[in-house]
Amino acid sequence: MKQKNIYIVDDHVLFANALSNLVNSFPEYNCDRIFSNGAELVEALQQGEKEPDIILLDVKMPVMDGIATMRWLHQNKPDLKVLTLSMEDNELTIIQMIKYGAGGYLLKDIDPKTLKKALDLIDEQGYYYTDMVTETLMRTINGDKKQSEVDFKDNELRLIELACSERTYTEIAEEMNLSPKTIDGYRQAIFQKMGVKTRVGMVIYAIKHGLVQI
Amino acid sequence: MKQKNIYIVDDHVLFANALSNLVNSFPEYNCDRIFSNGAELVEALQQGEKEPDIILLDVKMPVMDGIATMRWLHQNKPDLKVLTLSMEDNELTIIQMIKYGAGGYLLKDIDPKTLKKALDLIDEQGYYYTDMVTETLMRTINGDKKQSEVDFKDNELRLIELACSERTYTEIAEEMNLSPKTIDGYRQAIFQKMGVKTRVGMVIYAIKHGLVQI
DNA sequence: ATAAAAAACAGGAAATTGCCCCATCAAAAA
DNA sequence: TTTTTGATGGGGCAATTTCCTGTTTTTTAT
Repeated sequence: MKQKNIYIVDDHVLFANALSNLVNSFPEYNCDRIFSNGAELVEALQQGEKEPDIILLDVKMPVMDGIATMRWLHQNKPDLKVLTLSMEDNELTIIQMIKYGAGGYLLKDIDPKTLKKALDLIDEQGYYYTDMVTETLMRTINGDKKQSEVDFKDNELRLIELACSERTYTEIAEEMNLSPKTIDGYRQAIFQKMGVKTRVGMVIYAIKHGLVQI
Repeated sequence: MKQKNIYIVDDHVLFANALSNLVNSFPEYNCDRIFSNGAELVEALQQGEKEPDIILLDVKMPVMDGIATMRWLHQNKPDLKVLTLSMEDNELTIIQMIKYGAGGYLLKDIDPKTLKKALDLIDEQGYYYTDMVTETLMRTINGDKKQSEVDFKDNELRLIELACSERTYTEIAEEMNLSPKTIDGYRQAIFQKMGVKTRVGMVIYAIKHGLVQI
């Protein structure tokens, strides 16, 4: 029997390691590597490292969060199977993740049996949608939800996340290795898309729409 | 060699199980039982069940959360050694937990080695305080005596609420029929109490602590 | 290879925020 | 009564944010 390789992407080292142990306790699966954020995963894949059979991707992470990572994977490695893991059942996040090709969206409070089942099904058929996810999708399709049709670019999302802190824009620019003036340009674009006039407005919009987790 | 028994209290089944696996991977420790909230633990202890050597207690749980559980343990089983686990380094939570006799406060993103070390030290000397905890305690002591009870005055709460919007402070002053300078005074007091440096910091603190609904 | 589009960057200026130290006045405490 | 405290308001100033106007560089498409 050939084992399936699993990558875990999660900034909570303890959880990631523990999850890795759990995965390895299933004889059919083997957790190869743990990444503490999306950027590390992306870098590894770009270096041409061996690709896993399934990725377990945390939604909330620093540096490059789950949504940004999922978007990158969708564009660059559309065939990779990904199970996203989250603490909360944030409707917008679910929709975005599925839209970007995630094969499933699990809450972190599922039990090991369900995880096993999800791994099995995603391996076989490429997806495993819980009732929660299908319900959300149904509601969305039936149009009763005000899906924010705005979508932000990776850099914009990154700025939004960093702006939800006490950093100044100059500090954010340093962190993103860009000129403060570029950041200012992103900021204006974001304000425009969100329809806000101040940084506080941006922060509240971001939190309301699940663009950042606090 | 006699193994030390560990109880885990966490509502995230996946995390709890994974953590349990991790603990069991240390030869010196053995995780006996997992409880999904504080109430279950309390009930078990009241029934006279065997007491563990160390409890790993999650802070954020439904039914009976970590703080409530810690308080009960402090009153009823003061000798039990407890390590609290949390996602965030919330200053107030840290203080309360330590006040109620928690032997340590770990973020969930620590690595397994640190967990092992924490277990060892808490077993030996009854406590393991990270730099984060000691720093917080220092700040609290050096700050002022009633720091543990951060309560905001009505006017401050009103300002906090109005500040969670795109209003300028001048507009807020008009809305509250006060001078902008008075508002500025409130703002400084709020910053002090919250330990923040910017309005964005205030907004995020307010949302995190449920001071405003968004 | 070249034109078009985008991303990155800049100068300048007004508005807002954040941070000092200080004044007044009334109520409470000593 | 005297002192202290707290709420209110002020002047001034530096840092930051916000909003314009652009130019240069890189990517993309034809």
